[in-house]
Amino acid sequence: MDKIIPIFHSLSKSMRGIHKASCDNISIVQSSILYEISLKKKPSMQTVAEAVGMDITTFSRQIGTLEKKELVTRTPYEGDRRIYLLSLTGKGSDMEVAINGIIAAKMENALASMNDFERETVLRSMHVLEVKLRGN
Amino acid sequence: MDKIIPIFHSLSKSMRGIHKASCDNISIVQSSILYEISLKKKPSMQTVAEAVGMDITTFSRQIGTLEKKELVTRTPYEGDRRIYLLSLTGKGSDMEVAINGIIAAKMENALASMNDFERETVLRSMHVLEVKLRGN
DNA sequence: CTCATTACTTGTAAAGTGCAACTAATACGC
DNA sequence: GCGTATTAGTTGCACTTTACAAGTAATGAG
Repeated sequence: MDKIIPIFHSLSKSMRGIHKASCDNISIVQSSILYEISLKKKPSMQTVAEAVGMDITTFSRQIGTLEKKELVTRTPYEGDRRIYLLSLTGKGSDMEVAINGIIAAKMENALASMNDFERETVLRSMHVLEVKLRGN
Repeated sequence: MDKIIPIFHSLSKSMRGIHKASCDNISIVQSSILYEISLKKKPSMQTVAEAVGMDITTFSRQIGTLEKKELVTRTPYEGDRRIYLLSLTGKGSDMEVAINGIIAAKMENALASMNDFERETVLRSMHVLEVKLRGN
């Protein structure tokens, strides 16, 4: 299939647009950081930096920013004092939930005009693709 | 369906990763600009800036950068001298083709382990979704 | 001809990025 | 243990990216 390139670029752009429009007051990258922290229980800096695919030095500064915004807390890990564990504050968790709610609403809106079968097919296909793409 | 959020974030991240890894020496945004120019015949600055969803002032500077890299040319439009028409240089076109080739290869690699039916289903689903999402 | 509008550029300031070099804590070899 | 290597994270720096505000130049409207 040779139409994969236009589909790739267009889908990429739409998804980025949805994500950006769903974030109020924070950047897409910062939203991704909140999301990755929410997925794990008290992850370390390294863990999350790797998960969002960014340099640890840039990440360190982003965490500083998110801490100033009172969305994230950094707590020293008692078992190894080089390590800081990250968690969302109540405010951070609320924001994370709100962003995902807006994203979900936008996606569901796009799926709304499909019949049940098509909607299920599209969702399952996205899932299949996502699994295949995970890990490049 | 409540699994839409993990799928959204993971797919988004994978596609961004693929795009980034396919770009050598230019940023994802710059690659998107090259791609949008390649889609149209001699588009104006405004047209492309809108297509990639970026501020015209930022766009103007990015075009300056791409011109310095000899990937894009800006030619005055004779019918209206406020307007500049954009086109890819040979080098720019080559790079655009190369990036899309790498993206296509990575996507096809992910699709390779599916049977024909599943592959077609996934591709058609991406297309359907892309059409529904276009225009947010 | 004058004034509003349009297409694009430039000033400036802030945010984002990553390499190199740093500090501090832990692990390893002996 | 003790000294060295490694690991987690931070900071200095330089460069890129971004967008608002203000500017220039060309076109359109009355």
